Amino acid sequence: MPRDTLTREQIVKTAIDLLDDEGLEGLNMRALGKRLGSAATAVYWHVGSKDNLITLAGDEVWQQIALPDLATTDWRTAATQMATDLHAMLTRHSWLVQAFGSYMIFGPGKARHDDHGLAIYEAAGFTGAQADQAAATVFTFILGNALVPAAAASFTKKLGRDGGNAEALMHESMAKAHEIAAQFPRLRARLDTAVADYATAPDNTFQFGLQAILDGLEAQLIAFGH
Amino acid sequence: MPRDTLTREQIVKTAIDLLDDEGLEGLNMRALGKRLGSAATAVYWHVGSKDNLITLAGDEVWQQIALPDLATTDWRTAATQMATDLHAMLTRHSWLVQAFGSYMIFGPGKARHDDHGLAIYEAAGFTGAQADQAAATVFTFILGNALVPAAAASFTKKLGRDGGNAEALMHESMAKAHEIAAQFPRLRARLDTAVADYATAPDNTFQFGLQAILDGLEAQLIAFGH
DNA sequence: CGTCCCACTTGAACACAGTGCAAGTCGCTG
DNA sequence: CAGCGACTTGCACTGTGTTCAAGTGGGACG
Repeated sequence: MPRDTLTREQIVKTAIDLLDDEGLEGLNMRALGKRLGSAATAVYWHVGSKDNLITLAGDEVWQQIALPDLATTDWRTAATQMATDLHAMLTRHSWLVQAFGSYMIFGPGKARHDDHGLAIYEAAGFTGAQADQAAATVFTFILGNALVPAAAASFTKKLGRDGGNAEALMHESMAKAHEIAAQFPRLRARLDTAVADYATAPDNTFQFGLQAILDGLEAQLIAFGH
Repeated sequence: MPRDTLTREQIVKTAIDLLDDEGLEGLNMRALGKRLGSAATAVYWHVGSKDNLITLAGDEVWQQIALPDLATTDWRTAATQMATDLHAMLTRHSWLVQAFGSYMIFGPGKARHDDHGLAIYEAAGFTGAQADQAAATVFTFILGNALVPAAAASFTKKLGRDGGNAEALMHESMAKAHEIAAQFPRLRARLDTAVADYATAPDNTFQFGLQAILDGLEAQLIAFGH
């Protein structure tokens, strides 16, 4: 058999593609092996375990995020830009949000990102623990915001894998949720408009929340005398 | 064999106990069967599938959250109280945050909670889509905030299940993270204090973020003329 | 009081996933 | 050219979700 047909980078890259296509539950070593054109078990020599592979893939995509230049950008613009980039990345790789709940994903890529995030809030005027907290607030908001779409994507893919008519099952599931929501006055009142709003501009809620949070952080800065 | 030994409520309750003890990956049908004192497959008759069981368990714990009386509480106090309750619940049942990424968890329990959340922000003065967005901002922040501790808990339990010395593996993992962080100036500067801060008051970051967000929402209210 | 029905339980069995292992198979080095 | 060792492979084991055919016993009905 040919030698040196696999490299760790190639495996991680292919795993990311597979994860993007099939979701976190769709990644298994045999499918990955098939995509790589090699035996499933060959992967183990390069990455050790599936857990480790996911950790590597998770950290890799963090490198895709651009870091704004703080010398030429005011902190709020930089914060918005970095947050929006992260949001886009998590939307592109929705499996990462799920993986975040089950694996400890921390490597050079995320460290680089975290460090720059901290720099932004230090530039804004936060010091010590407060800079941490400000950065964590924005970060966790983005993470949580990405979780619900990630679940939806995962659910859709699962229906697709189970064969059969995913269409009908999805419709049934939506109908059930609709029925439950209809029993609560405020949810019922917003049911149709909420779906329509989300369909036309899914990122509205994200931008609304992000700007509210940044407003709040600015208020904290002023309160602490800046 | 005795009849009527199992009920759906009992199964869901036991599943929640098991999930609390062992985490999401620790829940499997045979272990659940053992805890129930019955065959693993008997559960299927009552709940249909593992996915459905998790959906049921996930919705059940939502009922635990108290809903503040909006007639006697101003909106900001109510919002803080409900957010803190939710945060505590997600900390108690950290598997729920993980499950949120892989299953569509929406039932009467969550609907009840969402409806009351919406009521708070309508009471504050938000209308229509803005009330949705305000509620979603707070909710997703809490969710994201719970995700990292959930991952840590899951990781610890996984090490425990893999037998051997979880202690040593955990230590090694922390050391590696420490080493990576040390290569970035701002992370390095905050490494020790961050760990210490978290150890003494893990909820500080949560409360800081929550109040910042509520500040931001208040600012939005004023900006839109209230 | 007997008997039949069916709600409920059970154990065996299947499919598939992660992974350890022993046996290769080449390319490079001496 | 011989052998070492970096890589690859197929087999097989374990654990997990789930299906299914075969019970089993409590209550309803005659």
